[in-house]
Amino acid sequence: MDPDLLANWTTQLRKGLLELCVLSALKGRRLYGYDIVKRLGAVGGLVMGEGTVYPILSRFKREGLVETSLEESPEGPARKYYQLTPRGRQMLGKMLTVWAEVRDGIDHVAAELLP
Amino acid sequence: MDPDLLANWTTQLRKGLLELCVLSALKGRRLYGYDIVKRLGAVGGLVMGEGTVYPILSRFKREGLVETSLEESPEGPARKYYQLTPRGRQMLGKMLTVWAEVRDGIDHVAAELLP
DNA sequence: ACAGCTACCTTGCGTGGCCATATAGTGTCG
DNA sequence: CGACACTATATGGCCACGCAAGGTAGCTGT
Repeated sequence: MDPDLLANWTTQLRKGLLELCVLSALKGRRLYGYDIVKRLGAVGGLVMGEGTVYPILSRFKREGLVETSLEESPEGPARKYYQLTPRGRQMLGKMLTVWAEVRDGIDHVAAELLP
Repeated sequence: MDPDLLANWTTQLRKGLLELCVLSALKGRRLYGYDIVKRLGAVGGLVMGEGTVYPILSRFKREGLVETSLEESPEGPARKYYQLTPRGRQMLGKMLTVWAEVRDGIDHVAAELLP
């Protein structure tokens, strides 16, 4: 009940933010899905499973934000690398702007600065 | 399509955050729903309609995070004031901890500091 | 053969934000 | 008086996302 409440809220909190993370992680380089999971797992609060990442990447491709290329792996199945398209970079920029505004808004309210 | 994409993402981004806002706004004082809408409307990125605030407040009451008291208004229908319970204050504290961790994680990734 | 890691993908559920809508009290202007 | 606007609360329905669970498949070591 109490821990559940917080856990559920945390799940809601991550909506949208995880997309921003993945898009940010792809800035300036190409990565494959499994790798993204491992890398973000090292950052506090951003741990996510594969069942979360792959749908995000699929959406990005469908929306033209990323493009993919298959490559063989020395240790396992082929990897599907993702890289940003110009449209993806543009979207990332807009998202970062919105993020900065909202983040500062929250911190403003949390600092008890409301009228 | 492009503006829609960003608008939709923004909606997702706000999930959870608006709850945190409302709870924060109630710290140390009592407010009524309509007032919360007006106050948060002054903060960039946190504008929300009444159809968003009232469900949040209802959930908070159902979960025992706030308690309410009706009061007559000099200019309109009666106001329902909300104030935090001890449980609500505790929840707010935990949420702020999670928020700080996630916020810093995002900014860390956005600063291109991933391994 | 089996276990375990790498690597990809899909289905189904639960939840929250928000538009539209309903209800109602108060004040104002033509 | 009647229309409009503001204050104030509340609800139903749609949609998108996060995620646990499950499935497929390749490669390595015992």
